Amino acid sequence: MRKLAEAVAPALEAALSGVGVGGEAWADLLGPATVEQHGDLALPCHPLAGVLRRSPKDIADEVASVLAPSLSDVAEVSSVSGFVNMRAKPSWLAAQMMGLLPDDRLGITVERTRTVAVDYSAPNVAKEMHVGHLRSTVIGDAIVRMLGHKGHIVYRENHVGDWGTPFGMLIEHLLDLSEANAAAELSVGDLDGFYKQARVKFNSDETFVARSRNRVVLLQSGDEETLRLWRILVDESMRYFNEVYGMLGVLLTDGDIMGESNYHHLLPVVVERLRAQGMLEESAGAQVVYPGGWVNREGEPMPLIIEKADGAYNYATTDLACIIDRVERLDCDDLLYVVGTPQSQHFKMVFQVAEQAGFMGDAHNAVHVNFGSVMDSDGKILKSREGEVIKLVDLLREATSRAEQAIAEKNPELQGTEREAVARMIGIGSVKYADLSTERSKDYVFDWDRMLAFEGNTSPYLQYAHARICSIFRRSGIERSSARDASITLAQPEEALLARRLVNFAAVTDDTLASYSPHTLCTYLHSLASSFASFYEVCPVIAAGDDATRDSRLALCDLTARTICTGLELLGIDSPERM
RNA sequence: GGGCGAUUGGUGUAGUCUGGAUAUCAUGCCGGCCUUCUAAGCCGGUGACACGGGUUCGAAUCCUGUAUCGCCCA
Repeated sequence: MRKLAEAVAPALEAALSGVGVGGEAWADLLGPATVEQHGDLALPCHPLAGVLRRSPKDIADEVASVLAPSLSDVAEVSSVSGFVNMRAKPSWLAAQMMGLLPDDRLGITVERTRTVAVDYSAPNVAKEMHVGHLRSTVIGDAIVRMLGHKGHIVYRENHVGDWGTPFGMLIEHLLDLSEANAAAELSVGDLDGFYKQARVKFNSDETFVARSRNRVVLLQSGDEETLRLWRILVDESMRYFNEVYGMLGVLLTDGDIMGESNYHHLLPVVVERLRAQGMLEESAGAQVVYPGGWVNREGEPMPLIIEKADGAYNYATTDLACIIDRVERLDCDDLLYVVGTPQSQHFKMVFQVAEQAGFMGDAHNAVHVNFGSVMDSDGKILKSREGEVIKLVDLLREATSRAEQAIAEKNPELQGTEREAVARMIGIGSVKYADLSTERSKDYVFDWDRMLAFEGNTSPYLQYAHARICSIFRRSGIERSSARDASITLAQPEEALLARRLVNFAAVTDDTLASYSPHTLCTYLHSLASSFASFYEVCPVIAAGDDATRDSRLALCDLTARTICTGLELLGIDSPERM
């Protein structure tokens, strides 16, 4: 309750200086009440007891008695076993609600603008997108939306795997299939089949291996015909990826593609600059950098390999080139990498080297926005190599068809194209929400049923709350916008609880962004929808009895719907008006 | 072998950074609620901080040890 904390701060400071606690010493103590029944905010006085040589209960009693009158318009103050508790008054909450009603941004302020590059999605050309890409894409997209909404300049960077040694093999396989056949296979989305066939030949056919090696050399040296063939692989793959992005409803476009090939020209620059810094060392023929602090299996210092003995560059080199590009060309303040946790050490080393080499300075902020691995039911990492490949398109189609089935059962009146559209919003939303709603750094077990469940803490629950509100307005015949100059009164506890949630939206959004943790917003939205559901049960809106109550409740409904809709939008999820 | 991270009701999960009161929410299970705004809902009940030490007035949270699991180490 940031808003309430701001409102009580002056009175609290005065009350505490009255008992001899000066300055900001108390600011760290003030926090949300851990037991909701006690209030919204609590100030534990136990740490003050030693300094003041009084019992915590004594201090709390006195502070509370001084505080109560000065906060009479804001909060009820009580003292319980050494805690000063403050509970927002319905009248204060009502005033906050009326402040939010005309505000299109629902209290969310625009920050001092930063420039941020968000590196996310990053599928590999001629390879199937899997659940790991789903996480990166969905989490990254939500972060991009939130940053944009806060007014920051955001560069979406889709670091597609479109370069490197496998492309010799892939291009040769493309020639074997004939260009037309290969393009057809890729464009229908059989990327894994294509890749596997190439891999099989590479593992069994020596002449194919030789051709592939030769082809890599041609590719690296910029041979035009080779580049043309490479371009087919990239284009057809991207056509397929765009189809998935379209289904998912993410912001990524062709303009956001910054594949590995885009940094190719910068790689020698990275080497030169590291050499100029005196950081480059030779180890077994390779050019490496020792960032320090890392040891390998044998206990020897672990390097970051910049250029291998055969002259090929490593991932680290490309990542360093990216940093240079994003800092110097895009002038970014923040560099976010929405990439799985297994890359954690890699990024630590790369960031370390980038700082040591002066590619970025204190003003730059590189963050590995990591996320956990997707495991199968045996607790093993879900891999496309072994066992079943879970294609994203299949996952999304299944989600949509399950949603459509649910609609058919629960709301048969919804038909035709509207039903299809709503099914997409619900199905895709539930997949995205499942990925966003748990703390991102944790591993999770892939489970169709859980992922596509429409009960509990899921996007359909939030969407349902929103749809119900839309339904109330449809039936009332009152325009949403005309509900916004109502006078709000919070007579029922359910109304006050709903308002308690609504007032927190802006603070929660800021918290969510501060830690790049979309699940914080999800948890909040669920609690909001849940408090709305309780309100809905006991507070009739249209049949409220009198006009003033009806208008007050309509206004609360409008605020709730806008908060859910905006919140879901920040997560990249649509809010249908009926479902 | 070294490093990083995880462990919360039957299941999933929030809280851990920044210690605070009776540990969040969901699901499951048990029991109630549809002639009034969408029952994809609501209300009640059930049930958990891996284990041992330490720091503290106070530990799920900090430190340390153990166990288990996952990941990383040209």
